[in-house]
Amino acid sequence: MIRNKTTEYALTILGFMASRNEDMYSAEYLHKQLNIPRRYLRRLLTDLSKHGFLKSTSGRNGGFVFAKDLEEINLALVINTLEGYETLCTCILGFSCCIVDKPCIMHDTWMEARSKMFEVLSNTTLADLKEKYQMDLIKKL
Amino acid sequence: MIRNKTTEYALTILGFMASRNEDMYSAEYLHKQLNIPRRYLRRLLTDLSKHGFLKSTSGRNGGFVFAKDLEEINLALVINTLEGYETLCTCILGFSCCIVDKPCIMHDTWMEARSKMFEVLSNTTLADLKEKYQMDLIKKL
DNA sequence: AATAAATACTACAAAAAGGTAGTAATATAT
DNA sequence: ATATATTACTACCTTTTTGTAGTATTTATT
Ligand code: FES
Ligand code: FES
Repeated sequence: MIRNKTTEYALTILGFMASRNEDMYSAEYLHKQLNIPRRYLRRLLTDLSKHGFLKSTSGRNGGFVFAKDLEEINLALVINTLEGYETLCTCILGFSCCIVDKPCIMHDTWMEARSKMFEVLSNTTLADLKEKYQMDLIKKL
Repeated sequence: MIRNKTTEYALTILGFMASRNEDMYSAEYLHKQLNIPRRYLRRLLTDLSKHGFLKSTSGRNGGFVFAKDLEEINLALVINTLEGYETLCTCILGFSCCIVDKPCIMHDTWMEARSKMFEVLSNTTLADLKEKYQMDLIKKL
């Protein structure tokens, strides 16, 4: 579940973009807002484009926008796309056979906890984040 | 939550040891049973000893035994010891301020899911694993 | 047409994680 | 005493992840 920094960055970026209303986000702008290393961020952004989350336009005034509706992007999807499906379903005791073969001693307990986690992740779309952010703003008034 | 292989290995080892009744486990034996790379396993075992989970005796017929009661070792403790407390409580959106500073949009939702996870991990001790394993055996008869 | 502000591509560098090798130390068995 | 089976220590190698650099390409502005 979020095994590396890259995935974390991706969620940071997408979450941030979702909760704002700019119509275009340049790498430079995101870098300044989010403090993710410039060059790494750029690469990640084109990666996210290749994976179909974002759409890029190059040239002056270019940048990134979402390629899909915010409702269509949930957090589990992002994680899975970036680090592979397995990370969300590996055996807690480190055996390779989770699900497929004989389940380990912890399997049932672990599966239950994990699927709650997964539920949260897959039920939270970027649209939800935007909504929550809006509510946050209202509360702060 | 289990960010690296080493932690996974540790859980594999401790879980395995807990569910058996040998009075001593040599690195070589564990290697053969669990297929964890020999040398790496050795190092991890002495690490686990240094962290107070195991007790080692060297020399012929030496090996590793638990240094504490099985009831005293829960899975969250193992994870925390090996990869630091933070991994169980970092911000889902990748902001550094989880808990301490201003919580992010996802904070409440995420905290809830995560604490369920944590509950499972910290409520499962090695003694429980042993018990479950025993039950497994009975069921299989 | 020239400039400037952006992304895209490719290759490399640095750091962290995972894994290996050699040798020393320890203790039991013979 | 010696041989054997074990852990301990230290240094190194490999792979993966993270981060950087250089150059090319695209496009709006002037
Ligand atoms: S087999 Fe271990 S958690 Fe599924
Ligand atoms: S601040 Fe983001 S989950 Fe706590």
